[in-house]
Amino acid sequence: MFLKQLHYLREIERYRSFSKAAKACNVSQPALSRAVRQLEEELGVTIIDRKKKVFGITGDGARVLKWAHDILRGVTELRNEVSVAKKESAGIIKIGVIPTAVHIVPAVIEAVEKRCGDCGSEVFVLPNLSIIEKLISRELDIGVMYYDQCPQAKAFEVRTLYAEQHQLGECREIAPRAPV
Amino acid sequence: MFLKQLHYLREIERYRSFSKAAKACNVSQPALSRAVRQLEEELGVTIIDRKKKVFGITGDGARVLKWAHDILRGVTELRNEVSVAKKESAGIIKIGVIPTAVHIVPAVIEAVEKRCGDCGSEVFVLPNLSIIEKLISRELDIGVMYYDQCPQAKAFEVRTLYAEQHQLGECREIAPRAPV
DNA sequence: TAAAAATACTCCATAGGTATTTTAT
DNA sequence: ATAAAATACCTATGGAGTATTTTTA
Repeated sequence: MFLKQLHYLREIERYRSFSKAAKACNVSQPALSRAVRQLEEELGVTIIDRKKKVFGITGDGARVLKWAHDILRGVTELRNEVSVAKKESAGIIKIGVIPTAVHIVPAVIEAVEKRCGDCGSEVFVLPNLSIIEKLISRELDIGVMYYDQCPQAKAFEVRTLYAEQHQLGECREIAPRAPV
Repeated sequence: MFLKQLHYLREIERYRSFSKAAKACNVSQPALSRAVRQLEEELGVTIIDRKKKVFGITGDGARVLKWAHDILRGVTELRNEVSVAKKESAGIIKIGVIPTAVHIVPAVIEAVEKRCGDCGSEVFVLPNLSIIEKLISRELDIGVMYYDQCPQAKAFEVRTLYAEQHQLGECREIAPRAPV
């Protein structure tokens, strides 16, 4: 059993049509048809009565649909909850920067906002080692420093700025928390 | 997101180990490792803290697990409910037979039991048309009649018995309800 | 006859396995 | 040093698409 199959079923129930549901799911009609058939075979029951004049859902189908809604609601809740929790910690982007590079912070923030949309930011002026430490411990999301002074930052995404003068070290483990 | 991933996660939580969970799921350890990683990437959160000395589930992980249990319980309930419903209607095989063919009923029952295992049976002696009607309306699972008298039974599996004397018409839509 | 669903086929993405490396205790 | 997880690589299954046929309204 696949979540996809339950999702397809739900759309079929909504639209009372395979082709309409297929469009709604952004898949081809045969793909949807097969998915339903596979679920029917796995469960050993007929879910949709294809013979009837009026598009019909069998008794077994109704049972399946009832739980499909419950399961899919759970999936949505899971996604929502995780998403909300993410935003809490990603809502404010924390940037650590060495004293000599403070002038590029606005450019960094602009770049972040282009990728992640609007979000608050906090800037900390710190020495290299502190920045690296705090990147690792996740107290910082982004660090700006000299390239040769961040050797142990293999886990981070490193971008070269301004003809090798400065480095943007963006923690890969944090960045995905606020995607696009 | 796949149900498989949630299932794997649940086993990982139970065994506090990727390898143990992999055995429990009958898959290789790398397969399990990748499945978890994919879910983490899709949700954009870390579910399992692999760095810690003690095997750890992150805060995000706990949220995911909470819903995973809920969702998987739903899947189990769906399966159970459908399974129970199947047995109710398939537990007793209903056979309709014309008066002149009652003598072959034991052979039919034997054949059914060979395919479906032990199950009760009810036999109804009826005229041809009634048998066909009741096969279509699912009041009967199997009908025995003369071949030339069941022309409209295209939806059924038809088997010739005893040198064309009688016909076993087994409804295809019903038979799968009691597989093997 | 026109629509909607089923079937046939082809292709490719990816899940899974084995072998190996890396990490952590 | 050892056990556990991650990584690399390969293969094969099956999921999805297009084209076509079949069905029913």
